[in-house]
Amino acid sequence: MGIDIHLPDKSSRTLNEGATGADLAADISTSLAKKALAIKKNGVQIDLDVELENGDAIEIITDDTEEGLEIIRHSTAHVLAQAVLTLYPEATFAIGPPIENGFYYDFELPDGKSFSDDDLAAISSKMAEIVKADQKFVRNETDSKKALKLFSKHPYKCEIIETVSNPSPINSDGAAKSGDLASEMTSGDAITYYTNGDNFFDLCRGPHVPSTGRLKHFALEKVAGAYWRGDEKRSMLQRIYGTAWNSAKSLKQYLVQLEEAAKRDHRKLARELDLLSWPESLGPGLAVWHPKGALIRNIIEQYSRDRHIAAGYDQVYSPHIAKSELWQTSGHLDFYSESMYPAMELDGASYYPKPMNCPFHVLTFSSSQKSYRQLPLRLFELGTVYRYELSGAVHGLMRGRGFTQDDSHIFCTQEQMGAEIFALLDFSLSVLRDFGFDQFQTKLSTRPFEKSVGEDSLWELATTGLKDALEKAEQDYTIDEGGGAFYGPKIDIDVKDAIGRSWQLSTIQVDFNLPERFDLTYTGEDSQRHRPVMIHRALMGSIDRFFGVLIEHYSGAFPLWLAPEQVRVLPVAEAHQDYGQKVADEISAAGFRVLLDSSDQPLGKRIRSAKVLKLPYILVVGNEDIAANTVGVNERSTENEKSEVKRGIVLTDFISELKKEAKLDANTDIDTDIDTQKGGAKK
RNA sequence: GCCCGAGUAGCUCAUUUGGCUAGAGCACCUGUCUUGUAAACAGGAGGUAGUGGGUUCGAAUCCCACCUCGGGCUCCA
Repeated sequence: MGIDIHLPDKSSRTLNEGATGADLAADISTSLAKKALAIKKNGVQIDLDVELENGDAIEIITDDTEEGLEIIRHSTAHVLAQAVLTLYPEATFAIGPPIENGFYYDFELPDGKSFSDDDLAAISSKMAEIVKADQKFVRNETDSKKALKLFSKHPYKCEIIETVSNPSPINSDGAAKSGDLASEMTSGDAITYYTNGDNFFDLCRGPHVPSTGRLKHFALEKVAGAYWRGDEKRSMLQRIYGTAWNSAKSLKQYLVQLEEAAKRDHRKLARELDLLSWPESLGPGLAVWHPKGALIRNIIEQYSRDRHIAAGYDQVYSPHIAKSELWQTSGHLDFYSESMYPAMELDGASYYPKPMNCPFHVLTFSSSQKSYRQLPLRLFELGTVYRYELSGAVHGLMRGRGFTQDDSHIFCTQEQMGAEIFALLDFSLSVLRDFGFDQFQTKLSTRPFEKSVGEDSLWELATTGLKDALEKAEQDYTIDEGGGAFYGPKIDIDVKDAIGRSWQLSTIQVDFNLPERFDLTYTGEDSQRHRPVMIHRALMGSIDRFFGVLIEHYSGAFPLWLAPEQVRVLPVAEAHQDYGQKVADEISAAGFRVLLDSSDQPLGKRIRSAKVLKLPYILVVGNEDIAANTVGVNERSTENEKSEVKRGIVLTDFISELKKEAKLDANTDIDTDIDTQKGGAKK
């Protein structure tokens, strides 16, 4: 008697009774048996050694799939815990899930001790021993009572068991935080745990790789503090991060990739390219923009203004501080004060630096009675805001305490809301595409569980509006429950950069609350007063962060239209200076940012100096060029291909090519030339 | 804010367990050289070793506090 097993390719196979997933893999092919880590039995992940039943639909999970890597990482986390508990018998352990590219495990050492780098090395060798011993992972099931006894020495495990066996009604907090506990939970009523080696056992849903011998390619990365269950009111645990892969090659590749990412670090490039700096005397999260950084920023901002005006926005300005009265009405003092700088007491009033621009735009709206004919009213401002970020959170341009938003508030009728949001999505993606981004991920964030204002019905209405727009725009989106702003739900757009990292840039937020709080009205067709809807939105988000992302995306090699210095002219010798100046003048007259390097350094040296600045074009001019009115063009090479030097290019031809390229880059007809900045070619 | 780590010249880094006047390369300044596609040569200037305290005959080095930065947690544009 055999059993019939159905495979994903619709075929089926007959196996002997009692056959396991491993038997099935071996029956199909030896190479599959080698790569198999676990199976999906009727859609549920389970260990390879589980017995199959007649009629099961089985999918074999191999080590070269995302699911397989996740299993490897989860199992490696267990080995990490095993190593730590062996080396530190007094330690206790909490959770250890797989994450992108790796895993972590949280521990607590007695007396608040922490791990050092030396400890990591020791732990790593202990893990290698465990891997070498090729211990089998064995699945066990028990009930919560026995489990509590088994894990009696480990309070965090007991807490997990209790959470699992007495699930509290889904309340706000639990729902948001339970995700990271999922891997520890059980797959039903029973509590499952795994044992391997002589005396290691850990709570786990599984599945695991068959044995520790499958976990050869890992590396421990760093130690960090992490709050138990991500709650800052609870204990700070010691988290060890690691990475794990299916082959030595993948591991190596990943480590190299990390180095590549470090080379793009905008803080490093900002210094090397003289774009901006963060002087200590300013305080954390505050930067000064040097001329070259400011030049690029100006191009970005001018581009933004032009696009907004073309899209029917009106530009406005507002002050950087306002009295407490305004922030009281807006709700910021009640719901956002933690992130606000403290007040300045002046003339008997309290003035707060603005953390957002919205209240000012609200006042602009309410300065006169509005008619429905004026809606949608789209107010746009490059508004600089100040937010008191936790000192441990600031990070270069990506997270500062003062930054400028390309902020806008759209006032419209409820009927107009859907079309506006839809148009906004489109506008946002179009702007981001012009800066060289082409992969996006959208996210819908709903009402925060704790701090928020407004009626449920209004939140409901706003959330539905956003959802409808996303669906109409056929955007795939994820939902972040409780991730909204205090005044309304939002859509966030993440972009992927050149090396695949995601950055959150755009945000579109619907708000029924501020119009309510400020009692905004417009006169409708029926000559009655109605409440407008307000849409908050920033496309690049923070110009500062956007610039940081651009630096990393382009690795400092900005496309022509953004490059602060587009062309540098190098005369071969002193005798060629005049011609070099003439070349530079002509390029400048054509509207490009050009510089003549007439220093007395050797040519090779001057080329190198220009190359390290990642300039798009270096022109070398000498005797032959003077005779023929030509230039030698040394184009910036890309990461993948080295460019060749082209001698004898006619100057006018070079300039027309430049013009074409600048237009192509910006992908728009908007004139981004702002060479008034530098007043042409410079000696 | 919390946990861990780090802070030596503008930048990258030396200064072995505490011990001579804290060194080097690049960058900068001066001079020589006048150059055809990624680093000419010589000289000079530049540091209260993050700041403050302590231990010691003696501190960049050991201890404490604070500041800043990095990696995380939390939070977020």
